Amino acid sequence: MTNSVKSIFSQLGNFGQRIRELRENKGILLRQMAASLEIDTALISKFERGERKPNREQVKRIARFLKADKNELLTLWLADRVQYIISEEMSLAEEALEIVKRNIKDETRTHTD
Amino acid sequence: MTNSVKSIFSQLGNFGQRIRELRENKGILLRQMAASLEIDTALISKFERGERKPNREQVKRIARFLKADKNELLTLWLADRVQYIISEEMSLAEEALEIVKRNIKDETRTHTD
DNA sequence: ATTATATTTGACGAATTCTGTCAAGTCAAT
DNA sequence: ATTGACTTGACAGAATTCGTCAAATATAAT
Repeated sequence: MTNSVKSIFSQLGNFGQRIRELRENKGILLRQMAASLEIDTALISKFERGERKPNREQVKRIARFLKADKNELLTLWLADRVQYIISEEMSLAEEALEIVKRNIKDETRTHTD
Repeated sequence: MTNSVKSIFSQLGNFGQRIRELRENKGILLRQMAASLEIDTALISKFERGERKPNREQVKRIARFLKADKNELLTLWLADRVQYIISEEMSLAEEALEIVKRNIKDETRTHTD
């Protein structure tokens, strides 16, 4: 996903938001979860912030570890994937923002500080 | 796409089905369309049968060539992509769509146009 | 049936995207 | 300024997608 599209949508996906919530409510550290699941800490961090999407197996393992409803998490995860595809099509908005960004940059460069 | 998933869904996607219809109604051959669009005949054949998914630009070019409604084709194409993802998780699909729908509603309510 | 034409299929290397990992980074609290 | 929790960016390897080609199949006409 391009950065500009990322910024249009909320950073946290449905799935990531939920597992972070579950983890924090249990007072578990990323590093502990990572160790138990044998997944790199950085990767779980990215899952929670929606920067990366886990695969089906990882979702299931995460659900088991958090003692969470597997179907709930799989559903949120699926919703994220659909939402991602749809958001890719907002490329017109993206282009528009790029143009504005370029123009702002030019402005500030011209009126030197 | 895995074979098992392929067999769950009809071979022809929404998009492919429609452009084949449009092309045949105009009496245009694959090879002619291919030549005009500078896309390999085999590839367009695959598009029509839903074996491959075109990218956004190809959809637009195809629409222009067929003098078809660009938005209609883009929508069908997008629907195919969503349908593909969901086909892997049939049982959860409905719930996921509800979530996405809710979020879209929220989005449009927040970022007033 | 033979030929000609249209479409489909499978396989391939190239290009692109995705994945997990690492090291370095920020940030807050002590 | 040290520690602890998390984040970030970059990387190489894996996996997937891409367009192309040649061969196979289907369709039509003679």
